[in-house]
Amino acid sequence: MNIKGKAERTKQFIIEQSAPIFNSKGIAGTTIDDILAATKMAKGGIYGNFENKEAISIASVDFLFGKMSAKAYSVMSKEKTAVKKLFAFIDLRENPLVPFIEGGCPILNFGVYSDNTNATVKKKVKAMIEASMTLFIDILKQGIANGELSDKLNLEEYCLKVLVMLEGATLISRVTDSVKPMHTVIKMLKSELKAFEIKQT
Amino acid sequence: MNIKGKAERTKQFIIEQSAPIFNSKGIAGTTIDDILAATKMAKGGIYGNFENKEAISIASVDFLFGKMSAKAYSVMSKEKTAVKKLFAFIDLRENPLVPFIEGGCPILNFGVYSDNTNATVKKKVKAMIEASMTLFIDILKQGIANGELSDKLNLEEYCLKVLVMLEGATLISRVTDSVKPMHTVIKMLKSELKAFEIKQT
DNA sequence: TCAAATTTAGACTAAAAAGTCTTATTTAAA
DNA sequence: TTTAAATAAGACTTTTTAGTCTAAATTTGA
Repeated sequence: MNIKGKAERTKQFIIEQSAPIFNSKGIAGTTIDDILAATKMAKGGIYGNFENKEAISIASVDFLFGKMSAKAYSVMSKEKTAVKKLFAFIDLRENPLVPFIEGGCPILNFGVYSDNTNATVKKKVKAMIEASMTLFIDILKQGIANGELSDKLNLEEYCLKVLVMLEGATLISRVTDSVKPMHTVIKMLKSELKAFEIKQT
Repeated sequence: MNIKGKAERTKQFIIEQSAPIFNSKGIAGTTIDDILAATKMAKGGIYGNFENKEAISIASVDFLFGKMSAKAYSVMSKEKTAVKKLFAFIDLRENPLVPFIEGGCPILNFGVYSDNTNATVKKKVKAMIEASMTLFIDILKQGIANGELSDKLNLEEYCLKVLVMLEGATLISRVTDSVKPMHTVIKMLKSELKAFEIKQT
């Protein structure tokens, strides 16, 4: 009857409920009982749809990165200039204490959770990092090409700076329970890029 | 006979062996069996010295932060100028793939491991972050006071930048298995501070 | 050196977590 | 609707992990 079939929808439901738990508590720290509680399902329902806990964790990571990308794409495509697009992305991280994704940035979380322990997830984090860098660089390249930004800007270095500062500030803000580090970092990142903006006549 | 007594030495030994495991695999991901294997001791030896796993994890966190501080102090006190002191600290992070502490920076690791799940450890990470910031600021203040650095330098902002960029670059370098992000970040941090150096006559 | 006190080994128990399986229920195609 | 196939419930089993306890070994002060 339905376009997707019950199984597909249940699977998606389990992932949506599990992903924030894995993101918050880590893969080792999340139990099947946590997932049962969140989904209000029984063991049979979970294991009928996933082979084991690992499979749920992997699907959850994919789901979270997909959600992140979709949101980034959504806010950026609303803007017209390269600078505004990048700032829209940065502003998504504005409050790490009330994150867009429950548990906070999955790059930071799963980057740490997976390092030394989980090659599969680590690869996915790596791919997400590389995709983000490429996205930033392409946007700023466009900005330089159309005369919005000075070609004096070191693209790769600035984009790396954006990434490392946002992740670092997310960590510091979360641990210290204060939005101030993130706000300061965002201010610095924005003013640095603005210095390369070319006044339109 | 010995200055410290057997129990104290054994306790220290257990901590030294356990700390890198907690740092690498996380608190939830580390088992008592991991600790037995690392120490080659039996249950009785462990539980005779620690009440439970949590106590070992807390002692391990203290140990790692102590080790970090001691190393930082050691390399910094060898230098005479403020800039050289800060650069000596930064250089400790030069290769995140072969870290000074097995498992990598405990601020990053335990910051993520403890967030949402472990208030005790989170507090310790917070204290470590605040101590690092204070240390950086005091050193650069000194540099400004003795005419080594321009008072145009925004101390708090630059020191926050050092912290967030080192943590962010540690994450990115580890996940992507490349020292390049860290090297680029260190280059940027150093050149930024050098711009505020006052040429000595 | 020797005896009391401390410390450790390791078998054992307890608890928590993962995963299985049968039965019941729900779904969806005819 | 009806019914075969798909899905889910939940009791049960297995495995993993944490923690206890007693006897043996080691340490340490006199």
